[in-house]
Amino acid sequence: MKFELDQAIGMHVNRTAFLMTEEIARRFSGHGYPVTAQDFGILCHLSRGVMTQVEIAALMLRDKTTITRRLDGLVKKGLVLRTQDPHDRRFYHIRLTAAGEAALAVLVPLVSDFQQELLHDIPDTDKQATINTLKHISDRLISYKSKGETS
Amino acid sequence: MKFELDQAIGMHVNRTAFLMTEEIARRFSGHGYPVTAQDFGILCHLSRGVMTQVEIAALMLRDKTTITRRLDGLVKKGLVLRTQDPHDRRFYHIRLTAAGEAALAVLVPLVSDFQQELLHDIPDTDKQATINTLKHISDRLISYKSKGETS
DNA sequence: CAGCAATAGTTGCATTATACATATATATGG
DNA sequence: CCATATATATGTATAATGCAACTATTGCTG
Repeated sequence: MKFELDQAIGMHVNRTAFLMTEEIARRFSGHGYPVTAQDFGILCHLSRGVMTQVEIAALMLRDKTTITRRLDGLVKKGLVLRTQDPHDRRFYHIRLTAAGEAALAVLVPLVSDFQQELLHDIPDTDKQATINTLKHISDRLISYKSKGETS
Repeated sequence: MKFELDQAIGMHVNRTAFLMTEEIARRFSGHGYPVTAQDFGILCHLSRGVMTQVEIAALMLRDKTTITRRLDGLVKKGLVLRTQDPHDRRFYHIRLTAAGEAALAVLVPLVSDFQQELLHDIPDTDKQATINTLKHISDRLISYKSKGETS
């Protein structure tokens, strides 16, 4: 049973994810911010406003316990602040600290440049087709999950 | 510092990789083959012929020690065979067993169907643009690595 | 030919990411 | 007031990974 691996989109997606994740983490570290791509994702979401941990977990497609521990790390690094909701003390408000904002001011351009560097010689239509296709795939897979949750 | 996460290709690549990897492993398991997407990649490479572990490691972009251990698992599952090269006893010839071939005969259609299912409503041009873009990115990142190796 | 460098593979160890089960604290609705 | 739901944390286990160090083997070179 042979298989045209070179036309397998899954293989390319995986490989690219691995390489990009690795390289961007290296660049972040090189600029004094030892955070992972996942951490960057969390910081980006937080840049849009205060959130709870469960909300972050949903956006990141990770278990809430995983988010607890990732946030532990970001808090320890001083990038993120947990404050208790005064009206409902089950919640934490998770927000960026000033240092977290400052970090994003460095990291976001790194990511933009990285993307530009990787894609500058790709036509815009192809870039957009790529994003649309990936989004299509992940939306579909996420919809499988919610259907699976028919507890 | 805000950031249009929705246009960040890295985020979509990562998310899609995560979801596809997870779902395909679930399907493999559901059909009696508890192998990961990475294992499937190894099996596919082996379907093209006998290889050494170092060759596999290079194709998979993983350390050779990681491949040693993954192959340990595949050997234990009976899908892969290690035989020593009689002419150079440092090498192993890694090949599929009959069971490994049989496994691929099941897994390859699963992957094809999965891909079809995810992409049937995407125009071929977009699919191809996506593959080309991803390949472009990963090729570029791999070229960084080889340059970095200027020891 | 002796010995050193290179190569294939393994093993010990540490790290990282992750999730599930469970526990705690809090809130809400009957 | 109690049962249930929700937010978060913790204990624990697992998996993937790589680096450093090791063995075995080969090939090259003086």
